[in-house]
Amino acid sequence: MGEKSGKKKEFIIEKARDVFARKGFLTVTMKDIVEECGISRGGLYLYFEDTGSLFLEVLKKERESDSGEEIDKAETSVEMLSAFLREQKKEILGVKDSLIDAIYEYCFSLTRDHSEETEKKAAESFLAEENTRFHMSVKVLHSLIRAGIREGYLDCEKPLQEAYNIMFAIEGLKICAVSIGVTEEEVSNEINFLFSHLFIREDEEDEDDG
Amino acid sequence: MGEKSGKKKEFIIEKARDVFARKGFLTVTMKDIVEECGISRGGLYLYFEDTGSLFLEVLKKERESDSGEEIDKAETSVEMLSAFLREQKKEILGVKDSLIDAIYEYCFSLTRDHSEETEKKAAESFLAEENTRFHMSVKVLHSLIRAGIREGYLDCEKPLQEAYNIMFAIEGLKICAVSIGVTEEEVSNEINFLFSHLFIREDEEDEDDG
Amino acid sequence: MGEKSGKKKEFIIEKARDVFARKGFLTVTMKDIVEECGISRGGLYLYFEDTGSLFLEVLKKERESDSGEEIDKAETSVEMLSAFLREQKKEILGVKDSLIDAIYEYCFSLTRDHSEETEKKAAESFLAEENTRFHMSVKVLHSLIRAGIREGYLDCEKPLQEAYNIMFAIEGLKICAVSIGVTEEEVSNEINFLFSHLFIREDEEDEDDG
Amino acid sequence: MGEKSGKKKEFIIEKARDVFARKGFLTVTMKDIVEECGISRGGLYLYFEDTGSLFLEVLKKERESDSGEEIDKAETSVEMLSAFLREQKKEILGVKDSLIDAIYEYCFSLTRDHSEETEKKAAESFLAEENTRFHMSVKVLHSLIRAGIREGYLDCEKPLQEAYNIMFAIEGLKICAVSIGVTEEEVSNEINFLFSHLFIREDEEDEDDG
DNA sequence: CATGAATGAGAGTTCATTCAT
DNA sequence: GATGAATGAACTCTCATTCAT
Repeated sequence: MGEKSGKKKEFIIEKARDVFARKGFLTVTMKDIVEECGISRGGLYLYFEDTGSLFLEVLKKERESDSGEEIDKAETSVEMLSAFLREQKKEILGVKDSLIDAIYEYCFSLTRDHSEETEKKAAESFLAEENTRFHMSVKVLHSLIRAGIREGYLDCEKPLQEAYNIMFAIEGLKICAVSIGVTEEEVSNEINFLFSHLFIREDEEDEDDG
Repeated sequence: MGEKSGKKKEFIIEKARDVFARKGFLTVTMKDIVEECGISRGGLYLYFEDTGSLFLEVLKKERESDSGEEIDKAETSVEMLSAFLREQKKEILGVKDSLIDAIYEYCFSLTRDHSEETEKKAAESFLAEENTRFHMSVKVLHSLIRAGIREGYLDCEKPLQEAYNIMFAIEGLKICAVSIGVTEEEVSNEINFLFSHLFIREDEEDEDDG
Repeated sequence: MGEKSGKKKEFIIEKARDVFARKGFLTVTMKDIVEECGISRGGLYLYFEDTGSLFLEVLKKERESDSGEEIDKAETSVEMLSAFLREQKKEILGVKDSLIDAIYEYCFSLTRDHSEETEKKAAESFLAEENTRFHMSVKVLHSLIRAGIREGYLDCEKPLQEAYNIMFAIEGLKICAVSIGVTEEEVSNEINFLFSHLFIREDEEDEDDG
Repeated sequence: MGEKSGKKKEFIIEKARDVFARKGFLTVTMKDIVEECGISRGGLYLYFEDTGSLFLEVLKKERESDSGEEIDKAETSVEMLSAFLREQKKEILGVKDSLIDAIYEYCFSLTRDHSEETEKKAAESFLAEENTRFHMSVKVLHSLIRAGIREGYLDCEKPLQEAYNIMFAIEGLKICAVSIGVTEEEVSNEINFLFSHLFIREDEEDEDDG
């Protein structure tokens, strides 16, 4: 596999991203990629053996560029929490051009038939990684909440469970966004709820919530 | 289209359910169904023109049999709430043999290329229905929570937002269950959290949460 | 083959005629007929074993009803000639709803692969019949022309050849009508030419013909 | 679409010609072509998307090679006329291995169901072209006849109508040749008749014509 | 490296034909 | 007679994958 001309490989990865964003994962064919890239059929095989391995690289690159800059700029734990949620909200609302559904489809494909042992291993490893990513986020959230509590801004009894709840709710928003659809208002309300929830009772506003 | 022998149609729907549960939606072929049913190639077309229409009927049947019996047995609003959450938990934990991922894949397929206008209409209508189902659940939860408050068992400031949160979290649990995986403990904890959350503060226990 | 309920057979033949008029012969399927008739698939086979045998009966019936009434009414040979040509003209102009192209397609199909000896015989016999029909027309025309000459109305040196020419030209008009198309004017001019041609020289007009 | 290796494309066109000559147009399948060519199933689609587009190219090539050489060699208009008719005669008699019936079937197919607008356009355009070819021939014949008259060899009152008559008769001969069949004698007689017809009366012989 | 022609497996789909009822 | 469900053959078309250049 030509590690030499990384240029072309990068090019393919970029183009492929658009295809995956448009078509998801399962229905994307090597032909789709070839056509999007304007390269030869055989040429693609010099770099990627199938859509699965290509998708992995697309995802890797995607995540490298998702730097979470805003969060880095935050200074207090509450600001970081807020930045994290804002970023998630942005992601959820910008779901149309994202790889979210492609990722789900890829996950689904991994949990199914694997003729070869190698494939099975790769599948397990990817899912384990994704699982870790999720739990890392929970962990970070947990830390932030506890820090917020320590600093006197937040107040909650089960910070870990709150962290989990935030992550599950975000996952829920995402999957809704790419399936049945969510309105911007619904996203805002939920994100705000998740956030405001953590504050000490005296902060509570008397909003009309039905 | 043989509308008469509902027997065979039912048979196909049942067999097809297994295929969809096993392979999701996008990669299922008419041939898969034919082989699962042990019928002839052309025979299937007597009943269903494509996997999409077959899937819709599978789903319809699936939901008819999901009667929500437990909820019906509940007497107080809190019991109903509890029953609802228990049912969701059961569903999430039994995700392996469910149609959940197939449904997601079907939704994804609908949000993409539709050559014909008819298809587009059908797609929109299905997604609208699913959306309605979601919001109906929110509405029911909202009512239950308010009833619980009125009856003095529950206490929460934003019942509607709580209802939304429960639904998003459940969706999150589901998608996690079929993608990166969740442990039974994680599901239990989250479901319990969603429930206990609604109770009046004095009930709060001093659990160790991290 | 049920010769009993001739009623139903007639019904099928009538409906089938429309199908052949619309689709020609080669692309018509037994299914097309079944659908046009609104009868059962198996039912059709009780009366006709394939589209070929059905077409033969359609054609037979069609020709029985084409009685050539006008010609019968004519008294002199010249009137009969004129009536014959008028009828042909009408047929050529009304080609859209006719079986003409179906007949050609049927002829073509007969001149090709016949797996069974029986088929081959049937094919030869049909073509021989059609051939006879053509030559009968030539013969009749020939007689009329000679009669016209005898009666002093017409004048031509090679009446048989004229008769052939008329028939070939008519066939040419027909095939043009169903393939590349002909205007009403072209048909009129040609038919008139074929007719006026036969008259004695003194009758000739000084039309502008380019 | 491999536009490069015109070699293979030519090869396919040549082989396909034989298939169309043998089977006509309507019943020819892509599979027939594939088998005749001895290439792979998918291979054919690299060059032609369906039998229609392939047939168009077969026809194009066929007509390019029909150079009308004899006519070019002729010096006087009467010689050209004679050469034209001889060529037509040859064509009519050699009808077994020709594309004539395939062309008719193709025309028929064009005058029927077109699901897509593009197809409809293509159909209209082809038929218009064929129509033009016919009228071009009429025009050429008309010119030749007038020239023959001017030069004193021919004598006829309606040269345009004579030209039309020749063309319709030739079309008639052709369609008869591929359907009910014509004998060589019938063709000779008709062609001679069409030709001799145009000569001045004094030339007329006292042939026995019935 | 890169190309793209070529292959062949496989899915979709349609119908002629049969046969139990 | 009549039905229409069922079968299976045949065709269309698409792609993953290879390989000679």
